[in-house]
Amino acid sequence: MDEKTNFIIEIIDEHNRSGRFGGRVHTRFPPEPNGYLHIGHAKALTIDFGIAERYGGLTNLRYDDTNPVKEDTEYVDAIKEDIHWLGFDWGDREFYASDYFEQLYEMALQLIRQGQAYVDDLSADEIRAYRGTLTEAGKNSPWRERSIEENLDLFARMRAGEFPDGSRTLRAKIDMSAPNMNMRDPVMYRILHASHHRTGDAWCIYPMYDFAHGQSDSLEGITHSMCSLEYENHRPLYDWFLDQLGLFHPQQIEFARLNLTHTVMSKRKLRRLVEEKLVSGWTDPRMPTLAAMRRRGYPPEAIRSFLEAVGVAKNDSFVDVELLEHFVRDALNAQSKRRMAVLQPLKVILDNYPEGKTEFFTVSDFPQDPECKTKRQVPFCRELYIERVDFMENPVPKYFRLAIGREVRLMNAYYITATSVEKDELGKIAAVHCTYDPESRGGMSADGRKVKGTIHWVSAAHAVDAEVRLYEQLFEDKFPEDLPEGETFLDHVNKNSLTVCQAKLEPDLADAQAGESWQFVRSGYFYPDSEDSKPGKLVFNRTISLVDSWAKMQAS
RNA sequence: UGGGGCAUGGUGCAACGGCAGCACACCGGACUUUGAAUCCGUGGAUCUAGGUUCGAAUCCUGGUGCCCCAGCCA
Repeated sequence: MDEKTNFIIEIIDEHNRSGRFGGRVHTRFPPEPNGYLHIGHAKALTIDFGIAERYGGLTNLRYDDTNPVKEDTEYVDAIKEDIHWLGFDWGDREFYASDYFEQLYEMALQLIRQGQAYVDDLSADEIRAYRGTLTEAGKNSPWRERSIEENLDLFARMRAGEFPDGSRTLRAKIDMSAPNMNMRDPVMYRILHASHHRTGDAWCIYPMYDFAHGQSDSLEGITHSMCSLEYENHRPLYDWFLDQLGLFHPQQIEFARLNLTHTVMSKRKLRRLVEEKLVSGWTDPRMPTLAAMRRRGYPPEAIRSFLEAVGVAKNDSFVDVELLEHFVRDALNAQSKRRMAVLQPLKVILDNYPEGKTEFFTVSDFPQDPECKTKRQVPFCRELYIERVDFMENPVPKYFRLAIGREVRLMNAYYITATSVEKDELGKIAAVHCTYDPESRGGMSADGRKVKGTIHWVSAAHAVDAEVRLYEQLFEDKFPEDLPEGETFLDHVNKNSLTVCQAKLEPDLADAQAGESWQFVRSGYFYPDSEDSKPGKLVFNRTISLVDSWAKMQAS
């Protein structure tokens, strides 16, 4: 069994010792279908499914769909895809809070009959005013002492659609002076003449989350109900409902939700980004949604390793996005075949190489692995492309790439020495003339002379064109939700978070498709865009760059 | 000035009365046909003040700081 532990595991171990749930562990993942899942949900879901797996238990998928005006089937399907992508499965246990609407209604009736719930005619504003404040007790609604018969009648008529939205609610009769605001006669049902994504127009009253969640867990026989810290204050209410109703008590356990630097992580804010068109949609590869990460090329196992490293606790914290990136690189490094691709092409002409000649180099998919058997042929000829940053007219100290009079190795090919540059009318370098050493075929010279720099290249005659999208953090601010007064995260979206370039790829990449990641050597990991890339019109997303200690040196 | 929670290197998480450890980041070095990866190495933390104890990150008390709660959202 895993030796890595956390406070949730300790609690469950204790339950198992005491026999509280008879050794049973049954969890649930309860998303609301009102948006796409993000990496924060991945943490929750990994805990829900991971804990059950650890104890040989089960996990239900249950949509908390108690608010028809916000929810949609589009999200239901997207959520399932994301969970499966991460490698979890709920079997046939796909449930909806809306499956329980009839039972919840019966429970409400029971509470009314027990004198513990009442129909309130107060408006939303009045309810707020009556609720009191954090430091002052609230006061009872004038409708609080209605007879059971009247409450039964009114609640039935609420269901029957006799009253307009907002005109009445059903409230629990608890304690308007409770220090826990959630216990001040919370609303159980509201009138909402809205179509529900599953129940259609069958209902015009809908239970509040607080009246649905605990009982849904109970009905499903959930033993351990994990959720985020903000629900800690609600636990006494769930327990109250369960007690009054005489139902089975799951144990709710609260943990700190995941926060990541350089991004925002609430569905509300992510939706704003989408609506304001600051990103192309929920799956824009800069988004922290799982769908976006998948599109960008993050391997699911990287996300799982990341979450395992982050751990689980009750401490509110911010995880550096660099930790996530570390696990993405780690996973990709192991699985991505190496290819040469030039993102910012600069033409190189080998003046002493025969015109019209093409030769091929056999190159391993994983050159660092001598065991690697898979290879491909890479064409080479007189005109090539190299990266603009791999040539410097006036090289700075410690620069050991190409410069006039300098010899470097073209990876897997030949040593070349730059002799002169051609410039266009604007003074921009248009091409670099070089000579190559025919004796260095394969990138090695018999005389054993050392060449400091090795750069990648693509044959100009054989290159395949592709659009390559480079991504930076969506926000340069480390904490984009924590801004000075009057500024909004929307104004802080990083203008350089997307750079598009026209790249030259080695021809082997011509039929790359989403599903396989590639390392473009000395550059990063790239993944064909699942929405826009087609044969003949390739589009690659840069999943993540390689660690670039040269750039780091330059910056410091 | 109500209630609920949380404080351990830069970040995240461990240590459950007995030598404060792990990962990432940072900084050195080795290696290198990827300035990547890999390998080796250095430094750096228990919010605070008391108390209990042979011994406290851990238990007790008082401070301090941060988070959550006043939706007919979840």
